[in-house]
Amino acid sequence: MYRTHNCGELRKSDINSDITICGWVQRIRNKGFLIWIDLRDRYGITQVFIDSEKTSPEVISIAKSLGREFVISVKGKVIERQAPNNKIPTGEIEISVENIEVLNKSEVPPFTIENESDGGDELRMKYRYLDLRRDPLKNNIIFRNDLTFEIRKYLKKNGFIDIETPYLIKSTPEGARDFVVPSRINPGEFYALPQSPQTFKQLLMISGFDKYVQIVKCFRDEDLRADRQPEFTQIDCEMSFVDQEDVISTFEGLVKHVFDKCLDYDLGKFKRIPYTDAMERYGSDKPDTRFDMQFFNSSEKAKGNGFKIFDDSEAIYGFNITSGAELSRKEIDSYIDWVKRPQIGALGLIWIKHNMDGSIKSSIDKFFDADQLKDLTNSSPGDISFIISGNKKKTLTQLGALRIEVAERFGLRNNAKFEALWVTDFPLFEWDEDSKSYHSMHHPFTSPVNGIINDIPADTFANAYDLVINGNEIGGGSIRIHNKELQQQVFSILGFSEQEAIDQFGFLLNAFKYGAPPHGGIAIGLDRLVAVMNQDESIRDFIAFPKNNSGRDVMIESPSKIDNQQLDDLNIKLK
RNA sequence: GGUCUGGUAGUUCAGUUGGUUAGAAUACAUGCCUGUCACGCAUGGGGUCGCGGGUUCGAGUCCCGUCCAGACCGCCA
Repeated sequence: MYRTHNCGELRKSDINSDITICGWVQRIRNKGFLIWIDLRDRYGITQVFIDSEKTSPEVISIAKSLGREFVISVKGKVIERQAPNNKIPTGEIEISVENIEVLNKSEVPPFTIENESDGGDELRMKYRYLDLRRDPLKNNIIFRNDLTFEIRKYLKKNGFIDIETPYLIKSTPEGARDFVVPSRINPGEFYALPQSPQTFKQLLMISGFDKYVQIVKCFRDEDLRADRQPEFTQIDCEMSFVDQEDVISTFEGLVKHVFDKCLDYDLGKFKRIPYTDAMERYGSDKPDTRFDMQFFNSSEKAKGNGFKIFDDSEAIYGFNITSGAELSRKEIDSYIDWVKRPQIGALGLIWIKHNMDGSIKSSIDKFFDADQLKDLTNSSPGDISFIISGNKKKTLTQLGALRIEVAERFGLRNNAKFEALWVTDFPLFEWDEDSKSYHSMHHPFTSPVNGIINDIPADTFANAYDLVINGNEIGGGSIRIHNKELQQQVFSILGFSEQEAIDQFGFLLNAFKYGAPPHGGIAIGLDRLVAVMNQDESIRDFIAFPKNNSGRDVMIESPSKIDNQQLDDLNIKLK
C-alpha cells in the first residue's frame, strides 16, 4: 500500500496518527535547521515538516536533494502546527517526518506549476499534462465531471436512455466540412466522422426508444475559434411525441438544474425572443441581454434632411449608451476606427452626445438641430448615441458587434450574472447570394411551422429554437420532419435532385415509410456550457487535451504525415 | 482564403530616434538563516533577439519574405 491518506484530508482530529501520504513536491522552504515541503496531490496540499534535531541525517539529506515536482512518499506523524495557515483546509496540521521515499525524480518543469503560472499558452499546451496539475485547470476538469454527472442524473430521472451511435459514418456535402477516414478494406471509399448524430437519433425515435441522450464527440473540419474545436462534445437529445414547448421546457429544466446544483444559481424563467426581434433589437441571433442598449430604428425619421449618407441608406439604426457622453473625442474615434476595421466593415459611425445640461453635440449637427437629434435617438442626458446606416442586414450585424464591444469596454460583460434565453421563430431557409440557392438555417431535417412550406420558401418559419446564455450560442434544436414527402420537398428546395436525396439520405426517407413518430430534440454544446458557467468564452481550458488555433495538438504533434506503406494500404496517392 | 497583434534568458516581459558589454522579475544553482507557508538575505550561471534576405559605418530596433502563436472576418447545414 502506497498511502494511508491523501494530501487534502488530514485535520486537527488526526493529530498523533501515523500516516503515509504521496504526492508531488510543490515547494520546499529550507530554513537550515527546519525544512518544510508542500506536498500536493489532486485533493490538496499538506505541509511536511523536518526538524534537523529530531530527524535522521539520511532523511535530511534526501529532503535536501528534492526538487520541484519530485514524486515522494512521506511516512510520519500528524502534529499540530505552531503557526497555523488558515488559507488551506489542512493548515492546522503538518507531518512530522520519519521517512521520505523518492518514488520518481523530476526535471525542473518548463513553467511553474502554480495557480498563477509563469508559462505562456503555447508552452502550457505542449506540456498539457503539467498544466493540468495546476488548480485552475484541474478544477475546470473536475467541474466538467460534476456537470455531466448532474446532466445524466436529470435526464435519467426524465426517462432518457443513453445510446451510442457510430463514429464512422457517411460523408454528406451539406453543412460543415467532414473529417474523412479512408477504408482500407473498401479501396477508394471513405467514412466520415459525424458532425452530429442527427440522423441516427431520428432513427432511434423511429425504433421507438422515445427519449434518447448521448454525451457525444462531434467533428467539424472548419476553422477554429476560442469557442470552436474540431472535435467537441454535445449533449445530444431527441424525444418522440413532443412539440416545441415540450422540448423547451424539458431542457430549460435541465439547464436550470445544472446551474442550481453546480453553481447554486437560480436562472429564473428563460426569456424568449423571436429571431427577427433579436436581429432588430440586438443585431445578433445570440444576444447578450445582461445589459440593455437595445437598438432604435431611425430609418424613417432620419431621412429627408439633406444628409446624403442617411438619405441613401436602406436602414438607419443606433443605440444609446448610458453615461457615454463622458467619452472623449479620442475614445469616440477609437470606436469609429473599430467599426471600420475589415472584420466589421462599417463605412462610418455617427455619434450624438446628449450632455447632462441637455445640450447636443454630434458629428452630424450640420444637418440636424438638437431637437431633431433628441427625437431621433430618444436619449437621456448623459447618453451618447451611436448610429450606423446602410444595407439593413449589414447595419444590424455591425451595430450588434459594436454593442458587444461597447459592453466589453464598459465592463458590462465580465460579471457573475447569467441570463439564459430562447431564440425562436427562425426562418427555415436562408437565401445565399453566392451560390444562388437556399440553405437550411438550422438543418434540412427541421420541420416548418404547421408542416407547410410557403410558396416563397424564404418566408417559411421553422420549429427551431436556440439556447443562448450571456450572448453565447449554447445549443439549438428543432422539431423534425417525420414525413417522407415533406422531407423530399425540403431536399428539393435545397437543390438536391431526387436521386441525390436518395443517395445521401435514402435510409432516412425509407425509415419514414414505416411509422415514424413526430419527434424533436436539441443538442447542447457541453464545452461551451462549462466555459460559460465558469465565465469564460474560451473552451480550451475546459478540455483536457484541446487543439490549438490551427487544429494542431502541439503535445503529440498531430496531425502528422503517414508513411508510404500506410498510404499504399489505403490505396491513396498524395498530390 | 483574409485582417490585426505578437515572437528577446528556462519562463513572463522591458528595450527610447538605429549607436558602448541586451536588462528586470521569476525560475534554477550554491551558501547563510529555528516556525516558514509567494519565507528572507547574499552570490552565481543562463541569450542563434523565431528564421532568411536587404538597407546602413553600425540592426533586437528600419524594409521585404517566411515560419510559428493568438484574436477576429469568411466558414461553422
